[in-house]
Amino acid sequence: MPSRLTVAREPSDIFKVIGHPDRVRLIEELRVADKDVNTLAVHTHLPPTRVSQHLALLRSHRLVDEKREGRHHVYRLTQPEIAQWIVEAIRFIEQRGPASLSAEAEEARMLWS
Amino acid sequence: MPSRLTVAREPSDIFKVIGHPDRVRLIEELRVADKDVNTLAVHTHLPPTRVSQHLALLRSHRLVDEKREGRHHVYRLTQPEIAQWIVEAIRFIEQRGPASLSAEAEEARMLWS
DNA sequence: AGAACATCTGCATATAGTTGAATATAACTT
DNA sequence: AAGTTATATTCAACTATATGCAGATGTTCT
Repeated sequence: MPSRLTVAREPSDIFKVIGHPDRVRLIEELRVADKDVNTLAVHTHLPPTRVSQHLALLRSHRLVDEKREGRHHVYRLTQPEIAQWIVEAIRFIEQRGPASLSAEAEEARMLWS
Repeated sequence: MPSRLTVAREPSDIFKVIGHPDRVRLIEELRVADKDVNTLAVHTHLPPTRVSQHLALLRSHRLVDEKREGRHHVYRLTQPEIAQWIVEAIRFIEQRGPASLSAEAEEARMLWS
């Protein structure tokens, strides 16, 4: 019997994959339309190498899939619902206000509010 | 004007926080009921020190908050909706089947299917 | 004061991200 | 068809970040 901690590893892996700003950007881009690597690189101002590596990770978790069109590798979200999490996360952040990075920061906030 | 990449950092930080099996377990536990550190440690089979540290991180992002009751620090989810993401992630994982860890693994899959 | 509950700090280790060069593959060009 | 360009991936070295652990330090209750 797998422990609940073992079971928790799979969902946490998904979140870890989304837990990188570049990959959030890529998902945002792909939410609008399927795109090839270069288009993504241009839109995100990231070097193609990096985009490709992030996509490989997303692919290995099947959050995206790839189809080749000539020399272009066109990527597509397999689970557009997951992109929705980003929208919800942004809403949460707006409600919450800035995260406190430390206890000191938190105390400072109290002091001024 | 902050670049979109900068903006993407905040949501990705949230996902990163959830992107750890221990923290997924803790959120699952707190979804059921508010609990103190020791109770969480017992339920998750994690050392209290570690639980405390994970909670500190969750707290710094305001995913949980703390109220003291005597010498117990009782934690509570501030955003129960976020716990719902875990449920959705598990559903996605079940649909998807196992993630492919490498291209070779993927090729092997093709070969046998 | 002593015990229970939890946090904090500092260090060692592990994991993840970045970069540039090398490689692969398909499409042009002549 | 041979060579060149465009597109993308892979690899290896390096750097940065996160985790885990052990021990010291608060707090509150009795």
